[in-house]
This record gives sequence, structure tokens and C-alpha cells, in this order.
Amino acid sequence: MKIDPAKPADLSAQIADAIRDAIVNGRLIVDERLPSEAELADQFEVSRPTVREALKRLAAQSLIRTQRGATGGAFVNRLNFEDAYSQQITTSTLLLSMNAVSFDTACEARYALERACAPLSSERRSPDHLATMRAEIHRQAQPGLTDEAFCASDVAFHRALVDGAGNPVISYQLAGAVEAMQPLMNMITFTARNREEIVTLHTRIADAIETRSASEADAQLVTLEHYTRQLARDVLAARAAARGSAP
Amino acid sequence: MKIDPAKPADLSAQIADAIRDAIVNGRLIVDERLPSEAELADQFEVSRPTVREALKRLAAQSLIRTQRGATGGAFVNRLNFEDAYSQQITTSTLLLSMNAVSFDTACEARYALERACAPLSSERRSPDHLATMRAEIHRQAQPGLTDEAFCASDVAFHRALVDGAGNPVISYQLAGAVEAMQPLMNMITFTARNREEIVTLHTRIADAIETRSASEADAQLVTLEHYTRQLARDVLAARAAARGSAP
DNA sequence: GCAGTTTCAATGTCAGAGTTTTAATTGTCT
DNA sequence: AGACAATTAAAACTCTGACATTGAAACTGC
Repeated sequence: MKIDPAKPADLSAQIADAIRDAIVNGRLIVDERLPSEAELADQFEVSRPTVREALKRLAAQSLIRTQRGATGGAFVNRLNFEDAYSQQITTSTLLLSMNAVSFDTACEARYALERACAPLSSERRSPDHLATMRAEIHRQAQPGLTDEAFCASDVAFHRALVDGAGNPVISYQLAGAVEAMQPLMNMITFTARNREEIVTLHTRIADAIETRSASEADAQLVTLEHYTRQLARDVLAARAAARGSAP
Repeated sequence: MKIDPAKPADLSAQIADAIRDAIVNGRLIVDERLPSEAELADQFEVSRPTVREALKRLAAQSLIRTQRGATGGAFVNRLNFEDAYSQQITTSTLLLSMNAVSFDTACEARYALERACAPLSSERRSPDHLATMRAEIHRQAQPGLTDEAFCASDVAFHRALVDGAGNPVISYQLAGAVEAMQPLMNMITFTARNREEIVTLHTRIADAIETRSASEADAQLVTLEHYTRQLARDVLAARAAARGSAP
């Protein structure tokens, strides 16, 4: 872990890569303390600011945490699901917004993955998950709700559905897909009439999960997917028409 | 974007957050150039090294890229799927290895998500994807293959299956789940006898995808999942027994 | 024995300077 | 005029050295 050929790229990037490698390959274990910045600077034969830049890179990925004081230093971080969630959500959001992924593609991915956990959720959901779903449905039926709040509630509902599967890996994988779509969903502003339809479908899904009928849940998710994608097509077509005539 | 209360945490973290916010919320667009380090230091009223640490944090997440020279500077990066893949794979790998996620849980997640894209893959797979799957199956049947190479080929096979769905969002979401499991898979070293069984199942899956029979592909994936999980249980039980008697 | 104080090593931050890279500009030659 | 070479300038990259801040451990006084 002392390799550092001064040839190609930034020193801080090379150092960060070396340390990251050591962590991923298990040469550095969780909660182990790295050498102090001064010692690292010595080892890699660079200055302390350069080492610090490398450490900041790792901190940005939640691979290490730092602590000040006499017994402080940089420690290998135990990556928790929460940190991973938020990273994944930012990344997914940017991927969707910057790569011009069509709403249709994102929608397909989301529902494909969500349907995958419907059977598991039917089997394992706790009363708590059901209560959350019911509460969100109730909120979605309130007439005064803003579009943003409706979409947030929509996300919460689907998240409860996913979490009901009781598999943190699936929850993690899906967090990005579901939450990252919220801004796109907001663009397809739902009218009051749309909401009724969606609340109906959500209710049927919750019913199916409650009675543990996986196939029914799947069927209702398919309906919801088709409905959402059709809605998006209509909105986009209307906008295209408006752009064609008005301006 | 000039907020910076000197109260709670690292300045570099605060600055990085501020800029990240600006990017995510679209106040900074792709390929837009940030102010130079000196100008940023001026704006935020900190020193240049502090600004640099903040920029390195963002660079670690592929949110910006930097370029030297007269027209250089920091530019908002267009996040591409490749960068997102590798980030996701590191994160997933660490999540699995450090959080003591059971092999069973990881396996369940992987196959649940993979089954979700079997119908799409059946419908859309190109001859190219089929060829890759066949080639990997052929490689897996070679007797001299090391365990590591077998597992790598296994990953390549499943990746082709996922990519066949033609949905980059799904591919991205699954890259972590599939590739991150490789180290775990390596621990469950396959004997030659196991390989035969797996090659048979892979062949059936490829056949099903080729003939576009989604239900058959799904059924074979279920079989493969059960087989893999049973295998893992056996290996773990054997190890537990060995630990109970020998040492 | 315990409360308060001091010590000290570590990170956080700063100022200033030199180095390297890169592109645009300028100048010269054909 | 157009093509190639030299100059210039802006920017990131790196270093040195210093000071500030923090927090636990050692130490002191009672």
C-alpha cells in the first residue's frame, strides 16, 4: 500500500485509490485507525494537504470518518444502509435528470423491480407496513394536497411496500429507483381526477398485500404501471401539441 | 449559494454540500464551469486549500471534473452510467461485506430483481446478448477453469441476461446486486459436480430467453435460486460442523 | 478518591509561493 | 496570406510552514 508512481494522474486520486483498495480488499478492517495525516504524508512522500485531499475523497464516499483530538484520526467507516441510500438517491437522480432517460424507461424499471418484491412483501409485511400504506392512501385522498405532497406520499407508500419485503438489500436497490423518480413525477402534475384513480389502485394493492395474495398485488401493480405510462404519454403529447401551435 | 455559517461541521463539507445542492437542483448545468478555486475561496470567505478539499469531495462522486491549463477549471460532469456502475459496485460490495448481510438475503435480493427483468429480456434480447450467454456457458463447461474464473463467467452470464432487457436503469440497479455478490460466491467454492448442474440450468435459461418464453426463464431462475441457496446452506452447515469438532 | 487543570497529539484552517499544464496570442518566416 | 514557432497568461497542482481547535488522557491539588 505504499505504491505511488508520479506518472499519470493527481497524487490525491492515486492515494485515495490505494487506500480504497486496502479497505475493499480487507487489508483495513472496520473501525481500524489509519495512520495520522503526517505519517501518511511521510509514507507516500507527499505533503499533508495532498493527503488531506485524498482523505476527503474517501470521506465523500463514507468510506472513512475523521475525528479530532488527541486520540482522533481517520477511521475505516462501517458503511450503513442509510448512507448508502442517500448516495444512491443522489446518483440515481442525477442519472435520470442528466442522461435524458425517458420517463417511460425509468417507469418500466421502477415497476419491474417493484413487482419483484410484491410476492415477498405479501408474505412478510408487518402490521406496521400495512398501517403506513393505509395512512399514505388516506393522505392522498385529501383534496387540499399539493402536487409535491401527493408525490411525496406516493413515494412513501411505495417505499412501505418495498420495505415490507423485509430484505434490506432490495430496499437499498430500490430506494434509488423509486425516490429518484419523484422529480420526474412532479413534472407530470396530477389533477384531482388522476388522483382518484391512483388512490383506488393503491387501495387495491394494499388490500392484496394485506390478504397475502401476491398475484393480485402484481396485477394491480401492472395496472398502475400502464396507467402511469399512459398518463405520461398523454401529458407529453399535449405539451408537444401546445408547443406546435402556441409559440 | 453563498451560505456558510461557521457553526457546526467542516467548512469543506459545507461548501461541497452547497455546490452539490446547486448541481442537483439544476442551478448549475452540465458542462458549466464553476468559478476558479481562487474565486470560490473569495466567495465562501475561506482559503484555497479548503475549497480544494470541497472540490475533491465532489470529484470523488463524479459530480465534477477538473481540467488544468488556461481554459481549465472545475466543470459540472455529465454523470455516465459507467461511473455510476463502479460506484454502485464498490458501495454494494462494502455493504455486503461489512454489514454481515447473510448470503441468503443477498441471494434472495439478487434473484428477485433478476427474475424481474427476465420477461423484458425474453422479449428484447439481441443476438449479441444470446451469443454472450452461450459463450459464457461454454467457458463454464471447461474443466480446467479456476473457481474465480468460473464465478467471473457466472457474473458475465447474468449480466448479459440483465442487459438483454435493454433498460439501462435496470442494468444499473442490478449491477451492484450481481457483481457485489461475486466475493461471497467465491467463498462458496464450487466443485466440478456443482458446475455441471449450474451449466445445465444456465443452458435452460439461455434456451428460454432464445425462444422468448418468459415463464420458462422465470421457472429456471427459481430453480437456480433454490439450488444456490441450498448449496450455501450445505457449505455453511459443513463448516459449522468442522468448527465444532476440529479446533 | 475525585474534581478540576494541564498537556499533547491530532485534525481543521490559513497564507503564500513555486511548478506544471494548457490554450490563446503574438511574432516570424515562407 | 497562411503556417509554424515562441511568448504569455490562467488555471490547477503541490509544497512549506504556521496557527487554531478539539478532546482524551495524564496530572495535580485537595
